[in-house]
Amino acid sequence: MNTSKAFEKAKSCSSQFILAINDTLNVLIGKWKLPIIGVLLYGKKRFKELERAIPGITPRMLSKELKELELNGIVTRTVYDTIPVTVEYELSNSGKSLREVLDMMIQWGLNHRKQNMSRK
Amino acid sequence: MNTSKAFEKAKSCSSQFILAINDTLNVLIGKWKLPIIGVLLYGKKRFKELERAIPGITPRMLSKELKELELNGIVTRTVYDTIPVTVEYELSNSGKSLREVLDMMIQWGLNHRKQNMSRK
DNA sequence: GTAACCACTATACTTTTGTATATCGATATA
DNA sequence: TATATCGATATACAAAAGTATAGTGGTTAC
Repeated sequence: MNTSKAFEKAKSCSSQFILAINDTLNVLIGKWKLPIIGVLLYGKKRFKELERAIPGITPRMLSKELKELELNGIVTRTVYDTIPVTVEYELSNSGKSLREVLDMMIQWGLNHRKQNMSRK
Repeated sequence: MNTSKAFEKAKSCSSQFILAINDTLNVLIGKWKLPIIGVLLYGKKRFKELERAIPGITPRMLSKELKELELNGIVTRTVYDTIPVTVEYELSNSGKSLREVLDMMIQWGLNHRKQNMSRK
């Protein structure tokens, strides 16, 4: 690849592609997003179920992160008109498709560990 | 999948897999790691070249992030005995292989945007 | 009537992350 | 002699992220 081609690619990269990467990172970053998504990958859950499933999380953080995930279209929130109310959180299609990204990250992570071992 | 099978999978997941994902996230997280890796994907660079290529970064942050990336085996640092010294930063094999992860993230990010558009 | 459960919210605080600005020692250039 | 370059480091500060602890309003069980 010559310099101007590389430059063009770098330019096209920096606009949509970097944005796309940041979108992806933003739904995974933070201490609690991954644990929440991890639990929801096994099916929909209620607030207290999530709280119990994720050791150490406070209701404040759970509430905050769920709101963000909902805003970003990763999680859907459904309120059932029972007494008392039942609220269920579930992964959207986008949310479910994160599994592929996570699988890729697992692959890279395991491979990286192996390479770092042999480096020493 | 029955409950005990799901539980076993969740358990096996929570140990190595979650660690692997976190390893991957840790090399990407932070305001400046992605820009640095992005530039280095086009070839090795010197300290000042990186500083110039990444608008807004301070030498403090560049130095700090490069140290972390080196410690994590993503970047190699080579000092040449010239006058004045030349220092070159280059992606390791692990670092280069991040491209696959980033490509996956680009795919997910673009797809997610499309789905969110149609959601409205 | 009091204790517990659900789905949260409020307030105050600590820790982590990032910024701003100046400086270092060695060397080269005008 | 003054100024600039390289590859950083030092100090102080601001902003963001996360924690601790308590409380809300409604409902059910004992």
